[in-house]
Amino acid sequence: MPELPEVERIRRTLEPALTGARFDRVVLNRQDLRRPFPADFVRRLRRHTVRALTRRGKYLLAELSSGETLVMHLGMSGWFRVEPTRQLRRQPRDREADLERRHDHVIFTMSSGMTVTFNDPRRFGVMDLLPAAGRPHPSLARMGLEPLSRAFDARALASRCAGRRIALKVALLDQRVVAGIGNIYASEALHLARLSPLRPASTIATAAGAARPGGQRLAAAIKSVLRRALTLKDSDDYRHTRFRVYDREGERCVTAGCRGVIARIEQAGRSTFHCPVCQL
DNA sequence: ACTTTGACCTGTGCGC
DNA sequence: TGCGCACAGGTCAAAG
Repeated sequence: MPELPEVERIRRTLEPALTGARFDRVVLNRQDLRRPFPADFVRRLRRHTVRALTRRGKYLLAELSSGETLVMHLGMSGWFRVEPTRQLRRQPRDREADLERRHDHVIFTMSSGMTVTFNDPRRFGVMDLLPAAGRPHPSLARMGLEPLSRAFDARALASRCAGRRIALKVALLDQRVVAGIGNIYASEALHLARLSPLRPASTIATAAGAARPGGQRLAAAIKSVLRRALTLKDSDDYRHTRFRVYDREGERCVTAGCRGVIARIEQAGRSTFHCPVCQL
């Protein structure tokens, strides 16, 4: 699920269960995800309280009463189940539920009465604990601006793209350029901005690092597609109302007056969807 | 320093 | 129905 809008929605779902609540019980069903869990993971969480649950890019950050920060990343397939602890105990389990629970890797039983379970079939997720006084998490420290913040604008985007020869789409996937964009919203934003995913990233900036017109459109498009994804309801048809180009190979381009057909290409080993006619 | 490639995992859907 | 393959919303290390 997880690009910025999805992670933010998950944060909002978890907030009532976690914020202000204490970890009564922490269960690890394995020793690692993409990386090993940090030393003494269970002991460093148990009996501590979540002061706040925030998000940075695609990372969820739980600030603890101990001063440490629980860092969580969902990878490709990670998600959280939130359910009342009581119901959980007497729930009958069918075969399908058992299959799903095979990938329950971390179980937080909270004093809020809710149990929060991290499930991740592919195990590309990460959980880490940052000591109170330690260095910030390396990938967090180098991360670009939050795209929905005031600080993120055409100028900021252009300066991070200036001089870079990589394709613009590939630049958008680089979390140091801008935080939280993934494969879907990279394609979506480029289409809305009518910019080719193939053009060098440097072409949205002047030599001095200022934004050219394409850079202006792209910064606005990034905000627009992310904000829109964030405000959609769960009940809204995912693909239909949500995507302009993603997973729409062979379909007609939705740009007004454009007769193009959406194409799928591969960049950096990942699919890119774009309209070869109106995205220049 | 930059850029590219492949590795890390399991599940699903498709064509034969 | 089963099998093999391509593909999946993300990083990260290693090599050029």
